[in-house]
Amino acid sequence: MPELPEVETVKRAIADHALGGEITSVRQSGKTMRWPIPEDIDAQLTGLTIHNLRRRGKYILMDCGKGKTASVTMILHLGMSGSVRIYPKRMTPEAQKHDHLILGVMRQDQRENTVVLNDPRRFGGVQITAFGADEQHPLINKMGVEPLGNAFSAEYMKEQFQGKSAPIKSTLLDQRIIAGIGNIYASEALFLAGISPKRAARSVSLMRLEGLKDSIQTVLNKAIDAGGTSLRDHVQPGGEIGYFVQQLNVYGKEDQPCPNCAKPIKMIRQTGRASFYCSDCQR
DNA sequence: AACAAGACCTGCATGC
DNA sequence: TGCATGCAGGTCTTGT
Repeated sequence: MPELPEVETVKRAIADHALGGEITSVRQSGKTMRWPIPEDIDAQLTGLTIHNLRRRGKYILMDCGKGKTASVTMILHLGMSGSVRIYPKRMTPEAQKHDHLILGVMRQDQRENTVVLNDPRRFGGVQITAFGADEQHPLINKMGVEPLGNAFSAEYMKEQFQGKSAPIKSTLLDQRIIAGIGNIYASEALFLAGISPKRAARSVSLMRLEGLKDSIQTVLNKAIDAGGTSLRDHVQPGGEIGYFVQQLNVYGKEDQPCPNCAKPIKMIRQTGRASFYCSDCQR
């Protein structure tokens, strides 16, 4: 599921229900995710206050510490199939299959919540690093710019795409260049920008990159808004965080009519991933 | 160096 | 119904 907008939505939901609270319990499944969850994560987090929730690319960063000083940052990635559920403690059901991390949090208003990370495929993972050291962390230190941040521009893309013969679709998925775009929003952004996913990254003009920059930001912001909208209803009855009622133009719509020209949407495979596009509207 | 392919996992839809 | 196949929103490692 999770690309940047979904990760942002999950981050906000955790913030809404746990920010400022104290971690009273930590349980883990004992199963290895992308890496083992730190064996002593219980000892590392129990008793700490959750000071801040941040996002870097597709990673959620949770700053925690004793009292008012943050000391550690929990780094969380949802992989392909990761999700988070949040319950009031007294309504928390039995742990479900593939629940890998379960945090009990006592908030300042004395309500107690349970935050559950579930990930069937276990491509996600959890790590802990010293507070302030996250930008140097090996998972994060090679990541490119935030597509919704100030450093992201057409000029930046032009420079980064220099000499890249790989298709632009694959290049948009390279987290070392832009952090947070995944398979769905890459196709969607290219559709909005009218750029063929097959085009070599280096061959896209600065002018068209201006359009692509806008398209990327539009698509991501809309998806975040959609997640945010459902977030306002707080947590769903099942504990699930209500992300996205997303309106997609091309992703998953092979053979369906293009919203612009009504010609059938095509599906191709690029570096092992499905890409969807309109061969008339995208050049 | 840059790129593609393979590997890691489980669950679900499809077709026989 | 059972079984095999292929596919899934990510990223790391290996091979060309």
